[in-house]
Amino acid sequence: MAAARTRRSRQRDRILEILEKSRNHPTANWIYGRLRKEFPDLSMGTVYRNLGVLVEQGLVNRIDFGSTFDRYEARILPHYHFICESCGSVTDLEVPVDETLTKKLREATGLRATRHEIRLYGTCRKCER
Amino acid sequence: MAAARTRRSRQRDRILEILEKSRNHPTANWIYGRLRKEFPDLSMGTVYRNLGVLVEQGLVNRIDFGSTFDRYEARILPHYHFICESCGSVTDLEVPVDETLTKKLREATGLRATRHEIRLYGTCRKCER
DNA sequence: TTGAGTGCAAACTATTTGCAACTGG
DNA sequence: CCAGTTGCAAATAGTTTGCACTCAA
Repeated sequence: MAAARTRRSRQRDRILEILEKSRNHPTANWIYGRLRKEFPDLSMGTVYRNLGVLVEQGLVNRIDFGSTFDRYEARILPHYHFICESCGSVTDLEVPVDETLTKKLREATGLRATRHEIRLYGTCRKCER
Repeated sequence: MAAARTRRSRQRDRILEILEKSRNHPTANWIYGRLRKEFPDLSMGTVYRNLGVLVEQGLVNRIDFGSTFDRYEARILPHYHFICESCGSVTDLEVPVDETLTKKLREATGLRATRHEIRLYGTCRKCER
Protein backbone atom coordinates (compact mmCIF):
# COMPACT_ATOMS: atom_id res chain seq x y z
CA MET A 1 0.00 0.00 0.00
CA ALA A 2 2.31 2.72 1.27
CA ALA A 3 5.03 3.09 -1.30
CA ALA A 4 8.35 2.76 0.48
CA ARG A 5 10.00 5.12 -1.96
CA THR A 6 7.75 7.47 -3.77
CA ARG A 7 8.63 8.62 -7.20
CA ARG A 8 6.84 11.57 -8.69
CA SER A 9 4.21 11.92 -11.35
CA ARG A 10 2.72 14.82 -13.18
CA GLN A 11 -0.70 13.70 -12.02
CA ARG A 12 0.16 13.77 -8.34
CA ASP A 13 2.01 17.05 -8.66
CA ARG A 14 -1.07 18.62 -10.19
CA ILE A 15 -3.40 17.20 -7.58
CA LEU A 16 -1.31 18.70 -4.80
CA GLU A 17 -1.03 21.97 -6.67
CA ILE A 18 -4.78 22.20 -7.11
CA LEU A 19 -5.33 21.49 -3.45
CA GLU A 20 -2.82 24.11 -2.44
CA LYS A 21 -4.48 26.71 -4.58
CA SER A 22 -8.12 26.03 -3.86
CA ARG A 23 -10.13 27.24 -0.90
CA ASN A 24 -13.09 25.02 -1.56
CA HIS A 25 -12.06 21.71 -0.01
CA PRO A 26 -12.60 19.72 -3.19
CA THR A 27 -13.82 16.19 -3.45
CA ALA A 28 -11.90 13.50 -5.25
CA ASN A 29 -14.47 13.66 -7.97
CA TRP A 30 -14.11 17.42 -8.36
CA ILE A 31 -10.36 17.07 -8.70
CA TYR A 32 -10.91 14.32 -11.23
CA GLY A 33 -13.19 16.59 -13.24
CA ARG A 34 -10.68 19.41 -13.17
CA LEU A 35 -7.80 17.26 -14.31
CA ARG A 36 -9.55 15.41 -17.09
CA LYS A 37 -8.87 18.37 -19.36
CA GLU A 38 -5.12 18.03 -18.85
CA PHE A 39 -5.14 14.23 -18.62
CA PRO A 40 -7.90 12.96 -20.87
CA ASP A 41 -7.23 9.38 -19.82
CA LEU A 42 -7.11 10.11 -16.11
CA SER A 43 -8.88 7.57 -13.96
CA MET A 44 -10.55 7.90 -10.59
CA GLY A 45 -8.27 5.19 -9.31
CA THR A 46 -5.28 7.41 -9.90
CA VAL A 47 -6.91 10.32 -8.10
CA TYR A 48 -7.76 8.24 -5.07
CA ARG A 49 -4.37 6.55 -4.97
CA ASN A 50 -2.59 9.86 -5.11
CA LEU A 51 -4.79 11.50 -2.54
CA GLY A 52 -3.96 8.57 -0.29
CA VAL A 53 -0.25 9.05 -0.86
CA LEU A 54 -0.46 12.77 -0.21
CA VAL A 55 -2.35 12.23 3.01
CA GLU A 56 0.24 9.68 4.03
CA GLN A 57 2.99 12.16 3.31
CA GLY A 58 1.25 14.65 5.53
CA LEU A 59 0.77 17.13 2.73
CA VAL A 60 -2.99 16.87 2.60
CA ASN A 61 -5.75 16.40 5.20
CA ARG A 62 -8.74 14.18 4.67
CA ILE A 63 -11.96 15.55 6.14
CA ASP A 64 -14.68 12.99 6.19
CA PHE A 65 -18.39 13.53 6.07
CA GLY A 66 -19.88 10.15 6.48
CA SER A 67 -21.95 8.83 3.71
CA THR A 68 -21.55 11.95 1.62
CA PHE A 69 -18.10 12.86 0.39
CA ASP A 70 -14.62 12.74 1.71
CA ARG A 71 -12.98 16.07 1.16
CA TYR A 72 -9.33 17.07 1.05
CA GLU A 73 -7.34 20.15 1.79
CA ALA A 74 -3.75 21.23 1.58
CA ARG A 75 -3.83 23.28 4.76
CA ILE A 76 -1.98 21.23 7.34
CA LEU A 77 -1.85 23.45 10.41
CA PRO A 78 -4.63 22.67 12.89
CA HIS A 79 -7.78 24.69 12.46
CA TYR A 80 -11.52 24.39 12.89
CA HIS A 81 -14.25 23.98 10.31
CA PHE A 82 -17.62 25.42 9.55
CA ILE A 83 -19.99 23.10 7.71
CA CYS A 84 -23.04 24.45 5.93
CA GLU A 85 -25.99 22.19 6.53
CA SER A 86 -27.69 23.50 3.43
CA CYS A 87 -25.10 23.10 0.68
CA GLY A 88 -22.44 21.04 2.44
CA SER A 89 -19.67 23.52 1.77
CA VAL A 90 -16.74 23.71 4.16
CA THR A 91 -15.00 26.82 5.42
CA ASP A 92 -11.90 27.10 7.54
CA LEU A 93 -12.49 29.09 10.70
CA GLU A 94 -10.12 32.00 11.03
CA VAL A 95 -9.96 31.72 14.77
CA PRO A 96 -6.96 30.51 16.74
CA VAL A 97 -7.06 26.88 17.82
CA ASP A 98 -7.29 26.55 21.58
CA GLU A 99 -4.13 24.60 22.24
CA THR A 100 -5.07 23.95 25.84
CA LEU A 101 -8.46 22.42 25.09
CA THR A 102 -7.16 18.93 24.40
CA LYS A 103 -5.30 18.97 27.69
CA LYS A 104 -8.29 20.30 29.58
CA LEU A 105 -10.57 17.66 28.16
CA ARG A 106 -7.98 14.98 28.74
CA GLU A 107 -7.75 15.92 32.39
CA ALA A 108 -11.51 16.16 32.74
CA THR A 109 -12.17 12.77 31.16
CA GLY A 110 -9.05 10.77 31.96
CA LEU A 111 -8.90 9.72 28.30
CA ARG A 112 -5.57 9.61 26.48
CA ALA A 113 -6.51 12.30 23.99
CA THR A 114 -3.87 13.87 21.81
CA ARG A 115 -5.89 16.31 19.78
CA HIS A 116 -9.36 17.68 19.29
CA GLU A 117 -11.55 18.84 16.46
CA ILE A 118 -14.30 21.42 16.51
CA ARG A 119 -16.92 21.65 13.84
CA LEU A 120 -19.39 24.47 13.61
CA TYR A 121 -22.68 23.74 11.88
CA GLY A 122 -25.05 26.28 10.43
CA THR A 123 -25.93 28.09 7.22
CA CYS A 124 -23.31 29.73 5.06
CA ARG A 125 -23.70 33.19 3.59
CA LYS A 126 -24.71 32.01 0.16
CA CYS A 127 -27.47 29.82 1.51
CA GLU A 128 -28.52 32.43 4.02
CA ARG A 129 -31.44 33.99 2.18
CA MET B 1 -39.17 9.38 1.92
CA ALA B 2 -40.27 10.88 5.20
CA ALA B 3 -43.43 9.11 6.17
CA ALA B 4 -46.00 11.77 6.97
CA ARG B 5 -47.63 9.53 9.53
CA THR B 6 -45.48 6.89 11.06
CA ARG B 7 -47.03 3.68 12.19
CA ARG B 8 -45.10 1.41 14.50
CA SER B 9 -43.38 -1.87 13.94
CA ARG B 10 -41.80 -4.44 16.16
CA GLN B 11 -38.60 -4.05 14.20
CA ARG B 12 -38.31 -0.34 14.74
CA ASP B 13 -39.28 -0.59 18.39
CA ARG B 14 -36.50 -3.09 18.94
CA ILE B 15 -33.94 -1.02 17.09
CA LEU B 16 -34.67 1.98 19.26
CA GLU B 17 -34.67 -0.19 22.36
CA ILE B 18 -31.27 -1.62 21.50
CA LEU B 19 -29.86 1.83 20.90
CA GLU B 20 -31.25 3.10 24.18
CA LYS B 21 -29.70 0.25 26.08
CA SER B 22 -26.28 0.09 24.46
CA ARG B 23 -23.30 2.23 25.23
CA ASN B 24 -21.28 1.12 22.24
CA HIS B 25 -22.60 3.33 19.45
CA PRO B 26 -23.51 0.41 17.21
CA THR B 27 -23.34 0.33 13.45
CA ALA B 28 -26.33 -0.52 11.31
CA ASN B 29 -24.69 -3.82 10.59
CA TRP B 30 -24.20 -4.61 14.27
CA ILE B 31 -27.85 -3.90 14.95
CA TYR B 32 -28.77 -6.08 12.03
CA GLY B 33 -26.69 -8.93 13.44
CA ARG B 34 -28.27 -8.59 16.87
CA LEU B 35 -31.81 -8.61 15.53
CA ARG B 36 -31.46 -11.48 13.11
CA LYS B 37 -32.01 -13.84 16.00
CA GLU B 38 -35.41 -12.32 16.73
CA PHE B 39 -36.26 -11.58 13.11
CA PRO B 40 -34.68 -14.29 10.98
CA ASP B 41 -35.92 -12.63 7.80
CA LEU B 42 -34.77 -9.15 8.76
CA SER B 43 -33.13 -7.24 5.95
CA MET B 44 -30.53 -4.50 6.02
CA GLY B 45 -32.93 -2.30 4.13
CA THR B 46 -35.31 -2.39 7.07
CA VAL B 47 -32.56 -1.51 9.50
CA TYR B 48 -31.40 1.45 7.45
CA ARG B 49 -34.92 2.67 6.77
CA ASN B 50 -35.78 2.55 10.43
CA LEU B 51 -32.60 4.20 11.54
CA GLY B 52 -33.44 6.95 9.11
CA VAL B 53 -36.91 7.32 10.56
CA LEU B 54 -35.60 7.38 14.11
CA VAL B 55 -33.03 10.01 13.25
CA GLU B 56 -35.77 12.02 11.60
CA GLN B 57 -37.92 11.72 14.67
CA GLY B 58 -35.05 13.06 16.71
CA LEU B 59 -34.79 9.92 18.77
CA VAL B 60 -31.41 8.84 17.48
CA ASN B 61 -28.23 10.65 16.41
CA ARG B 62 -26.17 9.66 13.43
CA ILE B 63 -22.44 10.05 13.93
CA ASP B 64 -20.48 9.67 10.76
CA PHE B 65 -16.94 8.54 10.30
CA GLY B 66 -16.19 8.99 6.68
CA SER B 67 -15.38 5.98 4.66
CA THR B 68 -15.66 3.59 7.59
CA PHE B 69 -19.00 3.21 9.31
CA ASP B 70 -21.84 5.43 10.25
CA ARG B 71 -22.73 4.93 13.86
CA TYR B 72 -25.88 5.66 15.80
CA GLU B 73 -26.78 6.49 19.37
CA ALA B 74 -29.92 7.12 21.34
CA ARG B 75 -28.43 9.86 23.49
CA ILE B 76 -29.96 13.05 22.16
CA LEU B 77 -28.75 15.73 24.53
CA PRO B 78 -25.67 17.52 23.20
CA HIS B 79 -22.38 16.04 24.25
CA TYR B 80 -18.87 15.54 22.97
CA HIS B 81 -17.15 12.42 21.70
CA PHE B 82 -13.88 10.66 22.14
CA ILE B 83 -12.76 8.59 19.18
CA CYS B 84 -10.10 5.93 19.54
CA GLU B 85 -7.76 6.06 16.59
CA SER B 86 -6.70 2.49 17.22
CA CYS B 87 -9.96 0.55 17.41
CA GLY B 88 -12.45 3.16 16.24
CA SER B 89 -14.59 2.92 19.36
CA VAL B 90 -16.60 5.94 20.46
CA THR B 91 -17.10 7.19 23.98
CA ASP B 92 -19.33 9.99 25.19
CA LEU B 93 -17.42 12.61 27.12
CA GLU B 94 -18.81 13.18 30.58
CA VAL B 95 -18.01 16.86 30.55
CA PRO B 96 -20.55 19.66 30.29
CA VAL B 97 -21.07 21.11 26.83
CA ASP B 98 -19.92 24.70 26.62
CA GLU B 99 -23.17 26.35 25.62
CA THR B 100 -21.49 29.65 24.91
CA LEU B 101 -18.92 28.26 22.48
CA THR B 102 -21.19 28.32 19.45
CA LYS B 103 -22.03 31.93 20.13
CA LYS B 104 -18.40 32.85 20.69
CA LEU B 105 -17.32 31.22 17.46
CA ARG B 106 -20.25 32.73 15.63
CA GLU B 107 -19.25 36.18 16.77
CA ALA B 108 -15.59 35.56 15.98
CA THR B 109 -16.25 34.26 12.47
CA GLY B 110 -19.43 36.02 11.44
CA LEU B 111 -20.84 32.70 10.29
CA ARG B 112 -24.44 31.77 11.01
CA ALA B 113 -23.58 28.84 13.23
CA THR B 114 -26.22 27.22 15.35
CA ARG B 115 -24.28 24.48 17.07
CA HIS B 116 -20.85 23.00 17.41
CA GLU B 117 -19.26 19.60 17.78
CA ILE B 118 -16.07 18.66 19.52
CA ARG B 119 -14.28 15.41 18.88
CA LEU B 120 -11.35 14.24 20.92
CA TYR B 121 -8.97 11.83 19.24
CA GLY B 122 -6.53 9.54 20.98
CA THR B 123 -6.13 6.02 22.30
CA CYS B 124 -8.76 4.40 24.48
CA ARG B 125 -7.94 2.48 27.64
CA LYS B 126 -8.24 -0.93 26.04
CA CYS B 127 -5.84 -0.04 23.25
CA GLU B 128 -3.54 1.77 25.60
CA ARG B 129 -0.93 -0.91 26.19
C1' DT C 1 16.68 -0.72 -16.28
C1' DT C 2 12.96 -1.32 -13.05
C1' DG C 3 9.77 -0.58 -9.82
C1' DA C 4 6.50 3.23 -8.82
C1' DG C 5 2.67 5.09 -11.20
C1' DT C 6 -1.18 4.78 -14.64
C1' DG C 7 -5.60 3.50 -17.07
C1' DC C 8 -9.08 0.38 -17.24
C1' DA C 9 -12.41 -2.43 -15.48
C1' DA C 10 -14.06 -5.22 -12.07
C1' DA C 11 -14.68 -5.64 -7.10
C1' DC C 12 -16.10 -3.87 -2.60
C1' DT C 13 -18.57 -1.54 1.20
C1' DA C 14 -22.09 1.01 3.00
C1' DT C 15 -26.40 2.52 1.92
C1' DT C 16 -30.64 3.16 -0.82
C1' DT C 17 -34.63 1.90 -3.50
C1' DG C 18 -38.47 -0.51 -6.44
C1' DC C 19 -41.83 -3.77 -5.76
C1' DA C 20 -45.09 -7.19 -4.24
C1' DA C 21 -46.60 -9.05 0.05
C1' DC C 22 -47.77 -8.01 4.82
C1' DT C 23 -49.72 -5.64 8.90
C1' DG C 24 -50.95 -2.39 12.43
C1' DG C 25 -54.35 1.21 13.55
C1' DC D 1 -59.54 -1.31 4.84
C1' DC D 2 -55.12 0.70 3.30
C1' DA D 3 -51.14 3.36 3.80
C1' DG D 4 -46.96 2.49 6.37
C1' DT D 5 -43.67 -1.30 6.78
C1' DT D 6 -41.17 -5.44 5.39
C1' DG D 7 -38.08 -8.73 2.79
C1' DC D 8 -35.84 -9.41 -1.19
C1' DA D 9 -32.98 -8.20 -4.74
C1' DA D 10 -31.13 -5.05 -7.65
C1' DA D 11 -29.14 -0.47 -7.87
C1' DT D 12 -26.28 3.43 -6.17
C1' DA D 13 -22.25 6.04 -4.60
C1' DG D 14 -17.81 6.42 -3.18
C1' DT D 15 -13.68 4.09 -2.98
C1' DT D 16 -10.37 0.31 -3.71
C1' DT D 17 -7.81 -3.12 -6.29
C1' DG D 18 -5.69 -6.55 -9.88
C1' DC D 19 -3.33 -6.41 -14.01
C1' DA D 20 -0.64 -5.21 -17.95
C1' DC D 21 1.52 -1.26 -19.69
C1' DT D 22 4.15 3.17 -19.08
C1' DC D 23 7.45 6.31 -17.42
C1' DA D 24 10.48 8.71 -14.10
C1' DA D 25 14.90 8.30 -11.65
